[in-house]
Amino acid sequence: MRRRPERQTRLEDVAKAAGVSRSTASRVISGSGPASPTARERVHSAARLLGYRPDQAARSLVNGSGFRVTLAVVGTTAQVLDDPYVHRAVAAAALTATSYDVGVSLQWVPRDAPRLDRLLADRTVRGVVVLNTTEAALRSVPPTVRGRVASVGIGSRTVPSFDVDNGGGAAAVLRHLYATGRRRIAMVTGPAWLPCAQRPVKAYRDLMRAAGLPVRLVSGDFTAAGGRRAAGTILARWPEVDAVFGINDAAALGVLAALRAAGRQVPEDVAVAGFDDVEAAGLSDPGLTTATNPVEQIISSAVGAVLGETWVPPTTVFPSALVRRASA
Amino acid sequence: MRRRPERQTRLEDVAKAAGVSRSTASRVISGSGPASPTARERVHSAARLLGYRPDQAARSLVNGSGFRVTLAVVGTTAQVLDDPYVHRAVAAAALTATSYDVGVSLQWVPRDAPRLDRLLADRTVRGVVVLNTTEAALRSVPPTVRGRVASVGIGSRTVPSFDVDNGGGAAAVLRHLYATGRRRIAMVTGPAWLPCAQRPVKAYRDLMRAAGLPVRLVSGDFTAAGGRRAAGTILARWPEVDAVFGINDAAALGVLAALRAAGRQVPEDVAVAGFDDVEAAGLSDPGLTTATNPVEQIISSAVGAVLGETWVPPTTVFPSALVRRASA
DNA sequence: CCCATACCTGGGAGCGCTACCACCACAAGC
DNA sequence: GCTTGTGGTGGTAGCGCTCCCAGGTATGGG
Repeated sequence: MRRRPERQTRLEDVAKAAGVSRSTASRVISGSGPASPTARERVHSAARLLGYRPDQAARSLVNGSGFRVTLAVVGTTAQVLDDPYVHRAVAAAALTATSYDVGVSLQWVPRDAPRLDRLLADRTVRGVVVLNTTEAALRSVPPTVRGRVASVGIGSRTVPSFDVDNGGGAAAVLRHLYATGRRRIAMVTGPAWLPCAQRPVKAYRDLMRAAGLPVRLVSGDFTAAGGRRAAGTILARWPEVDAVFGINDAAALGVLAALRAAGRQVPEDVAVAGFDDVEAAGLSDPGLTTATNPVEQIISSAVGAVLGETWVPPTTVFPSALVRRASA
Repeated sequence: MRRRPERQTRLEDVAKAAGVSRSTASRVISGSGPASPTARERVHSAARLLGYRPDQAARSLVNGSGFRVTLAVVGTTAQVLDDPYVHRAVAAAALTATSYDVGVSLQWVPRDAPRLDRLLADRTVRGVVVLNTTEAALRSVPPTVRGRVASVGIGSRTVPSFDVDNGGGAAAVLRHLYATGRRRIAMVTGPAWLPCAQRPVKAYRDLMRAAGLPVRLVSGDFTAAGGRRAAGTILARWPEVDAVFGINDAAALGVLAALRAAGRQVPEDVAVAGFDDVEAAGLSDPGLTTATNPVEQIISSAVGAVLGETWVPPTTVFPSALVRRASA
């Protein structure tokens, strides 16, 4: 009488059915050692017959490393819920991981407690990709496990990092606004603590200074709701604006909606442009002028890097290209 | 000389530092047994001092159950990448899981190989929430583990299921179109194999029949791109159409963009309505009339159910309410 | 013919943790 | 006084898997 009649088939069952030892079965299943063709074949067919699935927990325990990568998204609740860019990143991570045959975990990390070391304590995760973090948080990662971490959205010297050239992309958008005659250009920023939100602001400041134009900055939070509020502030403070650059498409789409609600014509009265080229940017009316952000490529590079599957230079910056639509 | 000088602190280290046995330390840390106040205090402070983190792999191994829930998204690549509804579901799962102090895994499951049993073989996962699946796939789940599975988007009798009343919501939208004088109403459907995509279609057929109106169905795939294509088909086949109901907002927004591109005025010439009430529906011009889909509630109920934290009736249907905006 | 060099195999230990059980002290009851 | 508890404790046995190593059987050379 067995104590637990309904248990998962384990390696020992397979070995017994195949008439070999656990060791041999293990070698065949994990493909990590010699085994005769006959043994190989018998183990495989026994495993198939019994519907054997290796227990990942046990494997992780003995290997000291797991079969999952964690995508850690740092930010506020609203931003995680509402930014389409985050969505693309998450979806890209899921698809990339599936193609590498590993799992993905998603972890929301509140902005004020970026405990990255905690994520790595779990030996069932092989690597962590951090979205939107700070250099300080990355430095909290123990040096021994830095090879298992990659960051997206910050050019870090601490861990391999992958990012779009959002300074360059922002500059391209702003030059376009200037080239089409806009001179009273406002910008909606993102969370100030985020490096990837600082570079476009710097690009904006630099270009305004170079052109001898006044700076009109309003803070946002990467969300459409934030963009709406920012547009209200802009119209109140600088009713003369003839262009608004949103730090991301979500913000820009919020601005677009708010301007429309306020009776401004886009692009006739005010031009609007964003960044990221999310799908919604192509669906709005007018279509949103923006700059590309190859998230899928970025995420898949980062996942490949933490898995150690692909060699990567310590810092990779992907180019961003202007996408002209009707809004600017 | 230790063989691995840099290893994670384990329970034994904590026990030694606290001057108690592993057993006592384990009881204190996991809070699953008696321990004297002094022992409790000494173990806790030792753990804090040494930065102890329980190894989840080992815990899963011995407990036979893990600390994560998996959100399995069934669908095509395009749908996973582009449907904002999926994004909301994923984000909701991440936030809910964080609040229960468990992890979330994300698993993309190709439509043609819904191997749900495989997901459950991993004992590091405590439960699985399946998004958009079929009754057949759910029946492939072994009865012994059905308590660890919940489904979203299908009223299943096999496992606990959580869904919005999309039949009722669709009917509300369609009645609104009818009430505002529309009579030549077309509908863009979703993937036909999906139960949650069948109910709105049934609602549409029923209402059209009851009103003695002709049925105009075009198939889509839950994406904006699919909605665009469908709108093209509709205009070619039934140029007289005066309303289009998209099975979800993504499709409806695609329709909206395509109609605009074709020179039709919305809502003057053609009314457009969707379903889900995603954020983008409030940002489009005109705002998209739609019906609510409380994904966050649905997902958090489903996660609670697979964790066994909340008791739930076998099938829960959340109400859907009409949201009137300018498009219809 | 015997020994060397492969290749293959199975036993055993152990990854870090918790469940179980036996044990000890001490208190309360007859 | 002895028994019957009771709360606290530590040893031990695994969970399922992979590694290491000793031992085995075929094949080659001397």
